[in-house]
Amino acid sequence: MRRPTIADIARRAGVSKGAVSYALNNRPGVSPHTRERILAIAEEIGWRPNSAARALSGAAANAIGLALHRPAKILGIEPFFMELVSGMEGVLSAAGSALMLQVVGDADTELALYRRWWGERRIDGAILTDLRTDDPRVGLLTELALPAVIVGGPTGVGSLPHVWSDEAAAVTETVSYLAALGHRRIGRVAGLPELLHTHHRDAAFATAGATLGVDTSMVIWTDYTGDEGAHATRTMLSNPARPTAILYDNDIMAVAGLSVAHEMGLAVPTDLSIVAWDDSPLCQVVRPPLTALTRDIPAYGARSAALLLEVIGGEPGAGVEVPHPRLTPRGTTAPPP
Amino acid sequence: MRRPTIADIARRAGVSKGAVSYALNNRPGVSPHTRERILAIAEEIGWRPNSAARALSGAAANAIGLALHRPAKILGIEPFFMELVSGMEGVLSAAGSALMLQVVGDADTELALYRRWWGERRIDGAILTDLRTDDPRVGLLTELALPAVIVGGPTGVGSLPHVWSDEAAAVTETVSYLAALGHRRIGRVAGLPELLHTHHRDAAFATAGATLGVDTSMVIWTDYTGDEGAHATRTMLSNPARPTAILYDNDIMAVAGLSVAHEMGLAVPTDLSIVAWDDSPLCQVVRPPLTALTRDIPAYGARSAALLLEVIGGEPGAGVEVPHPRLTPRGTTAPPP
DNA sequence: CGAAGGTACTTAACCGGAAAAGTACCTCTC
DNA sequence: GAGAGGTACTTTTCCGGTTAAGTACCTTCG
Repeated sequence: MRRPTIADIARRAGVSKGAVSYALNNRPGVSPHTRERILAIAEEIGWRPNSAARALSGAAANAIGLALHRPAKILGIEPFFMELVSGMEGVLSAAGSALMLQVVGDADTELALYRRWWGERRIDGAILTDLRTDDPRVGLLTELALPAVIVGGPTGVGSLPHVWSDEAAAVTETVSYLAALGHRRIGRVAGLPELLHTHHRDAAFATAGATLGVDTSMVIWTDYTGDEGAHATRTMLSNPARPTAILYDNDIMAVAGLSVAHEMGLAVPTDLSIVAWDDSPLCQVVRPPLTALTRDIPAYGARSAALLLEVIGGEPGAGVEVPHPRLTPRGTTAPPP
Repeated sequence: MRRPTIADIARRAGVSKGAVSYALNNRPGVSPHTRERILAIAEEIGWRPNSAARALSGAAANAIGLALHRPAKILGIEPFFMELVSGMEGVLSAAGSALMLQVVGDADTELALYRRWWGERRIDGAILTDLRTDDPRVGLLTELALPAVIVGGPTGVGSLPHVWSDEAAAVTETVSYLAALGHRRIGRVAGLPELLHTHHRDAAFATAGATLGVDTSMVIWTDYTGDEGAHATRTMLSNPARPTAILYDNDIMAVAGLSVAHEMGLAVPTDLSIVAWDDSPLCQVVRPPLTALTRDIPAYGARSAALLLEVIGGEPGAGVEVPHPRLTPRGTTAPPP
């Protein structure tokens, strides 16, 4: 089955290719009557614009790029990315834009990928996640003048637009709550130390501890897997000066930590309080249900995609703040023994 | 920054566009010396082929399409799709192909999307998941002559190549194991009833029950969410003739079921055995760790992507069977009380 | 020595749209 | 009734590659 082109429409309608192009793009230069006839024929023969031809004439690629630099095993279980993607999808598909997704193994591959996508004019813009310190992607995308939005910030974003939430406030809120319950030693099982948002949380955690007179010195960094979360929990709970509450950087690790507590004979929340960062359905499915820092991740993705579309559309694009995660107390937080 | 084109290279090298094209595509017609010089210049100025221009000249789009017709809330927590995607990615990125991902809300949108991708020449092929009875996608893709691979089968696939595993064998293996432990009434919390693989599992479940003299009549269909899994479990366990073992169609629901058992005062596995379909890290993170049907989902995705690339390359493409899920006994299966 | 054949190119057409520039005809206005 | 201005087109060029067809030069061989 051959794909119909505007030449086919022009032949049928007895007009020129140019007239068809004007009619199909809703631009002046054709009479309403002719326009209608052309649209009817296009509809009838099932014409679709060839994206390659459009792109060649300088039009948009109608796709945006997302490179995920995380090990595949984490992507499979971290609900964050899928929720982010599904939120982005809602906005993008409404705008007729597709999402180019590629998992990359290392930072250099990711840089090369952006160069390629840009050179090949495959995407109109990119979304960056997992910002790192001195992230070379910021410089590259700025240099290429490829529209980009960072999911994260507000530091380290250069002059790129970004969508961020005040994670420090969420950390402070959580530590204050635990301190109010009476906890005096709070541990933290953190994510990848090279990620900027881990630094933000680290700093806020230390500051909140100092401010409230709570020991927040016990921090272990992990790769977000349940395995490392379990291991970190075991390490903390084996310490004679073990924490009475632990804040986890994702819910997978919090669930793993919950299991370790059981395994070590500690009752949750009587002996140990647990707070998860990110509140996927997983949190409500385990017993006791996890106290969690809730944020609307699909909305976060949607806002990022919308901002990127604005930037692609030529608007300046600034930093956008979305509500910070709120503590949702459930069954894993209580006063310490 | 302007993207360099072959015209730029030609100007620098003092040759024609045609010569540059031959050199860059490793085709005869240029001397080794000139070819080398052209390649060096291309490298130096960072030239990348404009995919739109290539596609316009009939070349491949170097992208394959995946439309996911599932509610966003499920995609966020179902590890299956992310694992499948990450497996596909490995093969695709090695072949220089990108993945176009779009979440669709209903079947008609999905059909329209394939038409659009095809008409716009955006993709070289598509991967279909979640095959349904009399699935209209099979007919459409066949009609459009768009290379496609179905993840699923072996029935209902028409003449399309497909990658499948013998799910019936996995069901039989599980029911036999539970029967051998002494269970005489086994429930099943199934997935979406309109999916073909749900039918396959349903049929195998009924047959295995009949063969082994086990009551397998209690089946409840759900949408794969933890909520519905919990609800189905509550319904089953409230029945005076409650099952002593339950097989779940995904691990999210199995975890939810585990919680419901606790909540209803039933010990697992003493009072109730639980088996999860699909073995994400989640299964090993809960207490007790879940007995699960393990399959290598990334490998499944990789095989599908590889098959699609073969079909795009012009090979005939047949049905490919991958190993069926194997039972991994852990802490949630034991003889009945 | 001249025709045949090969090499290493160049030229030009083509893919399918977008859009600038050109044209024919009609209407309005002074 | 002539010039200005607008409408509804057509013609042409362009985007950046690929590729068929053409050409200039060199080698080889009867």
